Amino acid sequence: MARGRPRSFDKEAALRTAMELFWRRGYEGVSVAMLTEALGITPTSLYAAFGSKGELFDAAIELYETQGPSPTDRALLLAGARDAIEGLLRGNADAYTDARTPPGCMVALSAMNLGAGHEEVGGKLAERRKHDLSKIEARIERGIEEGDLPASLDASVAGAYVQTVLHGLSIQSRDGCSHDRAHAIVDVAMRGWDAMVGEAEKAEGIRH
Amino acid sequence: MARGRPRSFDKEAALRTAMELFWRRGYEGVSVAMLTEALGITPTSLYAAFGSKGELFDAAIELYETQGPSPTDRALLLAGARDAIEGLLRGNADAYTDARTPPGCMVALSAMNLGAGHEEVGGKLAERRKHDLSKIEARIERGIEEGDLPASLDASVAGAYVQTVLHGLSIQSRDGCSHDRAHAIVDVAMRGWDAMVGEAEKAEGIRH
DNA sequence: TTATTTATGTAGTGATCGCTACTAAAAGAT
DNA sequence: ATCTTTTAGTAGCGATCACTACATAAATAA
Repeated sequence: MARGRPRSFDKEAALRTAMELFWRRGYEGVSVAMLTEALGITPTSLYAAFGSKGELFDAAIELYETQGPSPTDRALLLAGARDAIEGLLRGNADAYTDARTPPGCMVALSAMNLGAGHEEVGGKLAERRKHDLSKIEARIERGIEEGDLPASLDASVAGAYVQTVLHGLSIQSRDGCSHDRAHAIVDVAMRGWDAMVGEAEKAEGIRH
Repeated sequence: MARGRPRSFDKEAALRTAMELFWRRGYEGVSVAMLTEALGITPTSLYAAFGSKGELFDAAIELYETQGPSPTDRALLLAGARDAIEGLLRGNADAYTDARTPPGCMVALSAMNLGAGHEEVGGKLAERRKHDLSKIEARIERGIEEGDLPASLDASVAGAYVQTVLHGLSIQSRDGCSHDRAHAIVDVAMRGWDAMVGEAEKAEGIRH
């Protein structure tokens, strides 16, 4: 079946290396020359294997959100809305400050400022952030439906708060925040969550 | 005294325009060609007036932090630590979502990912963020000294939490978060603050 | 072997990057 | 007027950008 010369490098390993580069330096912070040097291949091979820099970045994002650290989906499946949210924050805090990978979230940080002609790259990541937010909101709404959270809770605001903390943790991690410090911040953030939920419950006259 | 041909453009206005560009698109997202076109001047004039792209960016950051929106310093001078922190968050939330200026914080967003050879630009902004954090911490410590906040409160963690929310709000603003939504997020964040302070007070056996 | 197919390395594409000689223009000083 | 000084515009610097034509190498298929 297979004809012709086979590829001489590991495409998956190369993609993982490229993901780390984009993660650490951002889309425009990584040049094709940097990629070819880091991957140990020539531009021709890179373009043959991945199409273009943009497509390689897309693939890297895809890898980041699937095979990469996805504490988000795992946490949101937890039973109990509070545990899900806390797991979300702590799981991501762990990932952001993991010394084995670049600090912070790739989706949040790798395309924050772009030159002319590359706006669509940032737009795609903004879409992903919006999608992530909707997943958090959906989990909160599920918690409301299951009686886990008060019905008067504004899932949209609550979700935005959680994502705000996540994005803030990304920048803190970039600035050298330690694992323990990140979790201390989550401690405070969860107190905000509990107070928000408690206030909504009290407004409904519900005692837990 | 003044001899020679005078400058034909308003340097301060040009700097303000450059600041907006850098603010919106980031350091590497703005080229000298974009600057000269937006400012209506030639490269020669730009370099004569500002030195280099890097120095122009430095001047833009300086303008951003002084003449620009500095709700931070204003809020931190407020009497009462809680009001100072809430004013800090709300003032910046206002600024981040002000439609007349680019969304989010320039110091937090404009140099998050940089190409090779421009790392020092990002380093300078990281230093500024660290400095901002120390100002917040100092205000919290002052609150402790004045009996405004419990002595057992960890000013370092509390400050990091506040800055985390600020940075998160910057990205939310980039993603189109409205003024009201930002303040709703601050509402929750302040509940976290109050719970954190309240817990520290309770641990000390202090009743308010 | 020979033919075919695919991947690779070399070298270089036009475009843009930040930046700068060089020259012309426009002001004050005399 | 002329000289001097400072700015502004033209044109282009070398370097790098993302990307690719071209020829070669290495595999399978016949």
